[in-house]
Amino acid sequence: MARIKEFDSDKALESAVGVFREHGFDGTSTEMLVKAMKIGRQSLYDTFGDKWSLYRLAVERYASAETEAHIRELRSNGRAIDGISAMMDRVVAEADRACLGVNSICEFGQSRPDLTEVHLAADHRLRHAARVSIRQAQDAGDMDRSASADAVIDFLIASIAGIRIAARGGAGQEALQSLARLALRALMPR
Amino acid sequence: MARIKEFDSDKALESAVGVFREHGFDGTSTEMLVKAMKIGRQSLYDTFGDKWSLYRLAVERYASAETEAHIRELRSNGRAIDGISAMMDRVVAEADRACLGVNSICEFGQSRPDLTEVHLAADHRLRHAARVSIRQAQDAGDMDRSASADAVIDFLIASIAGIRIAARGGAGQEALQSLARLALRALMPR
DNA sequence: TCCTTTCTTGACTTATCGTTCCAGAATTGA
DNA sequence: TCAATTCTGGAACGATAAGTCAAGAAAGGA
Repeated sequence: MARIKEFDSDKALESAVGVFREHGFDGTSTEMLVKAMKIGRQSLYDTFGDKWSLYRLAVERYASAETEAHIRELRSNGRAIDGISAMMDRVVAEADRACLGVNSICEFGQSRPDLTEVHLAADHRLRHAARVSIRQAQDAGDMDRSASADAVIDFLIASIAGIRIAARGGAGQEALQSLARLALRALMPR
Repeated sequence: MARIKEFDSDKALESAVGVFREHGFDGTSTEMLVKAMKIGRQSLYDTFGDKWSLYRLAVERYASAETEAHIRELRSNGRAIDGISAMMDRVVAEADRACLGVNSICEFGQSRPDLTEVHLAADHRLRHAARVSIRQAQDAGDMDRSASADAVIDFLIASIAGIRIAARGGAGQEALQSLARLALRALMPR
């Protein structure tokens, strides 16, 4: 019938993620996107709609990949507590690049319902997986039982955000490792 | 000699802080600033220079006030640990409004040295005051000694950032209180 | 009172933004 | 080969941005 797409739309989206996570929505121009994604302006609009749609899609893609990575680490070890620790370690190791999730929440807060929806969906997936790990860790006696599983999840997510902000503010790997260690310390049995 | 300024430049700056902390630098137009600050466009440029200078000044003002507030709480109680707890409580109580410090770091990372300088100065002041409180709390047996004072400060600052991100993401007061409680738990002696 | 200075107001300039339009090249199926 | 489709690149559009200019109003000092 017709000509086939010449560019890999997945790779292009990945490149868009890279630009958005570093510069945010307002800080990113379509010119930057076209350059980074290596596609024509028209292809961008034809394939992804307008800038906001592309951004939302990028956040969705990023959140999805990030959630998967978290869950993978959670399940990487026999002992649940080791999985939780591994999740934090990965966050520390990859904290040199900005987090699109944190950036997006900072930039827009609750002002864009369609964006909030994206965040909530990813949050829900992570919560579900983490709750299992936390219960396991508690049952194994590796984690304190005085805080509810939900409170622990909230704390882990907030700690991850804190680590990422610290990294964006210039903290080095050792400092970030120390943050992760202290966060886990709050959850240890006593 | 000549006519005197009709507007209060301090109040105007305060209004600018209010706009910037909610919308960030790129998300704020000079039109929004002029409206919020209730001054003429020319007065804005005459008094504060360009938009970036105003932003830097706003961040400086905000960081300074915020640092003072933290220190005030730290010293509000006889027991150092209670001061630390009070500092976290205030953060939770005021988390409904966005933090210009966190937003600024999210938006620009380390890409603007003059901005980084502002952050570092405030960070330094807070660090100095917090170190004293932490040593006191440790000496009083109210805080674990296994982490260095600097590590504890890093952790407290990261926890504050985490709480603020959580709030911006939609978390309620109870959830934020739980975050603060868990963070302090990491520092308790065992 | 008048002069000097500086604030205020709003129109103006210039640049850049997101977005669309257009023409030509490329590629597939018939 | 032809027709249909869609990619590419650049030009163009309207809107909005930051920042400047110019004229008048207001206030203090002589």
